[in-house]
This record gives sequence, C-alpha cells and structure tokens, in this order.
Amino acid sequence: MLDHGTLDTGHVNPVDALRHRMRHSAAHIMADAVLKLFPEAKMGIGPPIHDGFYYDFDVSRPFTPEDLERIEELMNETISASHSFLREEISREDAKELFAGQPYKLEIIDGLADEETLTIYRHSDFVDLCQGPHIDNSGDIPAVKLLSVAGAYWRGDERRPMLQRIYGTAFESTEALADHLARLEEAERRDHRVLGRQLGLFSIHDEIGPGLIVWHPKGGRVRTIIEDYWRDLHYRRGYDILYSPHIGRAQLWETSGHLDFYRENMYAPIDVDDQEYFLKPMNCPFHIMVYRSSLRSYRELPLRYAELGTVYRYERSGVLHGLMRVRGFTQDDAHIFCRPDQVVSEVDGVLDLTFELLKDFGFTDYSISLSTRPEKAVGDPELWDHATASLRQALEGRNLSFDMDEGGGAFYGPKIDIHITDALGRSWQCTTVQFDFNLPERFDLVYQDSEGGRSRPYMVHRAILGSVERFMGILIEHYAGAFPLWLAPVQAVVIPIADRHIEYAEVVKTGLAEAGFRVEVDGRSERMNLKIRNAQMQKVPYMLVVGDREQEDSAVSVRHREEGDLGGMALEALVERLNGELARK
RNA sequence: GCCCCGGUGGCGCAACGGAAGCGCAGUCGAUUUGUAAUCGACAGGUUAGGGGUUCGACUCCCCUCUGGGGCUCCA
Repeated sequence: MLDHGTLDTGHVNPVDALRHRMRHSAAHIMADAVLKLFPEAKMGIGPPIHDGFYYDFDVSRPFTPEDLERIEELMNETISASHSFLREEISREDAKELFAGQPYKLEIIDGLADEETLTIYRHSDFVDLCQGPHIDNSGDIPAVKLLSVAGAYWRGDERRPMLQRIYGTAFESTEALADHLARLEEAERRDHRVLGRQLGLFSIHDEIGPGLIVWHPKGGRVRTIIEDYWRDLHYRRGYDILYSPHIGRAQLWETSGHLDFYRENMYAPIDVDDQEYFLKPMNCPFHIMVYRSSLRSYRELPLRYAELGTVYRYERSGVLHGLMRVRGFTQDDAHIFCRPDQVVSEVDGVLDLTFELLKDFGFTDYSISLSTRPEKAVGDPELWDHATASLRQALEGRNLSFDMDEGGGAFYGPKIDIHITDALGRSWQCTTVQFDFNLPERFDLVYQDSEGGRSRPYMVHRAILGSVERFMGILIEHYAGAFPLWLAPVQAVVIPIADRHIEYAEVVKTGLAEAGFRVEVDGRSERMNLKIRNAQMQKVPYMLVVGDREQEDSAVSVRHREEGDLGGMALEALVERLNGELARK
C-alpha cells in the first residue's frame, strides 16, 4: 500500500537557531503592523517555519499585494526603531483579560495545560502570547520580505474559519535574503510544468481531465529510457516482472480491505454484466494473486514481483499539481514474499538497488527515516518487532544514518522512507520500503515450510521511484530540463550550414544512429545561428555543425550544450566521447 | 472540498462597458548562411462553457468547468 508521497519541506535544512528566532520576531513585527492597519483583525498564530514565517489573521477582506507593501513598510519602521523584545510571565486570568478581544488567542489559552507557564512577548506597544524565544531587539532583523498571501484554516481544520495567512521571510543579511529569493526564482525557472511544455515532454488537457497526463514523443522517449533502465536493473537484481489489469472485481478489493479503508481514494465502480469492478488504486492484490496461483515452497522464496503498475486514485482537485500530484500514475511497485530468515538480506537488497538507481539519476544526498508501530495496528507485535529490527539492521549494516519516526508506520507494518535532495536542495520522498502484516493475513498467504507445515510469508512492498510521473517531474526540475546524455530524448542535432550539406548531415546522422545514438538533422532553410539557438533552448546535449570543411574531412564540428564550441572532430572520436560520457551516466 | 487570484489564436501577453491587438510558434516566398534569433507576406480567436444586466459585455452579476497559490511547520 504505497503512497506516492509529497514534497516534504520539513527536511530541507536544519533550521538555524538565529534565523528561527529572527523570523519568529519578524512574525510579531508583522502582526504589529497588520493590527495598526487593520485594527479589527483577529490574530491566529504566527510561527517561524523552515524558510521564513507566517501569521494568520481573521480579517473582513483578504490582503492585497498593496496591503503587503504597506505592512512591509511599517515593519521596516519598527525594525529601524530598535524596540526591545521583552518576555513576561503572566497568569491565566491576566492573559485572558489582555487578549479579551482576540478569540483565537483565548482558544489557545484555554487549550494549554494548567501547569504550563504562560508567557507574553512585548515590543513597542505590541504584545503577543508566545513562548519565544525572540531576538533581543527589533533592530536585529537585517533583511525581511513578505512573500505571499493565502487562505488557511484555523488550526488546519476545514470545518473551522478560514484565516488569511501572510508568508514572509527574514535573513541575517540582505545577501542571504537575496540568495534565498534567487533560489525561489531558480525553482520557478525550473518548473517542470513550464519545461514540460517547452521541451515537448507532456501535457494535460481539459478534454481528458485534470490530473491525467499525456506524454509527447520526447517525454515518451525519456520515459521509455527510464523504464528500460528500470526493467534491466530489476531483472539483474533477481526480480520477476508482472503485468496486471487496470480493473478488478469488487470482491478482490473487499478481501484486500481497500473498499473498507481506501474507498475515498477510489473511483466509482464500473458495471460489467451486473458485476462491480473497480479501477485499481494499488497493485498489491494482483501480485498476491500471482503468489497464490500455486502452492509455494520455502525453496522458491524469496519471490520478488515487480511491475510498472498504473494506478488511479482520487485526489482532491485542490491538490493536483503538474506531474507531482496526479490522478493516474505508474508506480514502480514490487512485492517481496520471503521467509523470516530472508528478511534482513531482502531489505538490504532493496537498499542496495535503491542507491544504485538514485545515483544513476544524479541523486547523492538522502535523508532516511524508519517508522515504527502506530497505536492502531494490525499484526502480531512479535512480527512488528522482528520486521522493525530487520529494517534497522539493514540500515545500520550499511552505516546509514536515519531518523526514527516512532509510531509513524502504516497500520499494517513498519517502513523505511528515503528522501532525496535535488539540485536546489529541496527534499522529495520517493523510495519507501514497507512491511505488510495485513494482506498476507487477509489473503491467507502461506508456503510449505521445511518442516512440512504451512507458514505465512513476510510481505514487503517497495517502490524506488515512487511514481514514474512524479519522478520525472523531479528529474526535470533537478536537471532544469537539461537531461544528461543517457536520458536526453535527442542526444545530438546535426546542423547543416547550407542546403548542400544536408546530404552529408544525413550520413552523420545514420552513422551515429547505427552506433546507438538518438540524433536528428535540422534541415530547415534557416541560418546556422538559429538552429543552434533552437537546439540550445531544447537543451540538446550536442550540436554537430557540418559545412564544407567537415564534409571534406568526414568530420563534425562539435558544440556542447554547456561547454560550447569544442572544434572539429572525426566521427569516430565523437562516438568515443559520447560512449565515454554514457559509461559515467 | 474550502479561501483568494486567474482562464483572450498552439504558447506568452494587451484591450475604460463603445471596431479583439502584439510577440513567439505556424504556412508561403526570398535568402544558402561558420557557433544563441535573416527578411517579407499570409493565415490563425463564437474572448473556457452556460445564463443574466445593458442600446451595447473580453470587461459587470450568477452558475459550471478548469489553472495557480495555499489550507499538516502550531502560544
């Protein structure tokens, strides 16, 4: 039961204590400014967050960009005025009196345990209920900027009122702020939705439906390369590859428990000859059917069944986002059925495969978490202990550092999640390795053990990429669309200088194609400069200019996407260079 | 689902309630070019869809669809 995950912004950078305090204080200063401009505003909460801070307000109308400017101006005045931040302890009664006009603050006070000491922080004539800590003086915020406004439910609860949230950030220097803003711009520049269009990778259509992707020739090419690589890797690692249908009978999903526990993510049933069928939200039941198709012996375990399985899940319309959050996607799913004595080496094998794969895609920074048994869980606690210990042992055996997420496992088993860090330092959860003590029970999976009895196998779900769509979205942003040679949909464009060179350009193309490369000829009646520009903008790794000189020498003039003009080269020398580059991935 | 902001030729954007325009892409023609944009012409839109207000609607109002930013960082 694999989720394809979300952008986890919590693991980006450990929050520097100074920034944390500074941003917290900036939130107060912002609230101060908002109250000056909107005296009737009711304050929600205003914490520092990983890249800045926010504060929520209940106001009669949403804030406009002009409001933000005015608020920022007032904030800068407060900062320049160098007010001290003063901490005070306060009794519950006094606090209630002080915040009599602030219903949300009163709610917070009422929600705090009796033994907790209430504190307030003051600067100038502003006061807020707050446990701190803060900087000493408002003058100690060298750079602050308000970024955006958004609706946010009080306490994140959609049944509670929606407040207006202002996001901002603060840094210890104007340079650090500028760096941060540049990073935000860079992220915008790399937006996979924009690049996906510009590079002809994929599109989304009203006519097809939201959250549903169609891959264009170039995107299809990249995807094929990824999938071929994936299949090859899995066969090498002892997996078998399965294919399963997109729909299955209601009874299957009843047995699996999905209709009881996952129905809100599933689409309405399809009527087939008066029988209900459901689009699959997961692949596991199908793989289990393969397992169950014959009596399994302990000798044939482990069985590793993998599939690039396309699943459909209902996602609320507001959360859909390009390739990152969609309604139909392909999991690089696998289920490992094994004996207790095989668990550690199987988990280790998954980790080994994961790191090989992620490295090949250019990801070398990870953060790993191990999640243990939650309150509500199925399965024998002894099994949980064994499985959790095995996960830990596999991680420790590889000297990997990891965080413990106590109680963070799924109800059906403990898990390891791996977050990868991309070129911009953003963190994404892709890989997950999860034990499942639920489905083997529900489907009564057994194997014939060495004692002649029947034993229940361990079942491990795992996905490395997570979802192929989402992984490609991450890759596009990681590489800013400039895929490395092995992934580039078009590896080289041959650019004839004049029409009389087209014939030779085709010869070059054929030669490279026979050597296994993906090459196109730009035979338009345009200037070389334009063709170079187009190829650069399409982020094609190599441009091969051919004119009289090259034709004469059976050579090409090589221009590299990043390195620029590399000069003339014989075709064989180019092939050697390309192969060398491919070998390094 | 909820809040806010959007939806105008394939794409990116203009147009006060008073003649729907620009750039890119496309097509055609000329040009035959040496490392990031040659010149010219042509073509392309029931302004997302539906309803309403108005002498008149891209523009104002309502509904639907859809895109974006958020809605789990907790005094």
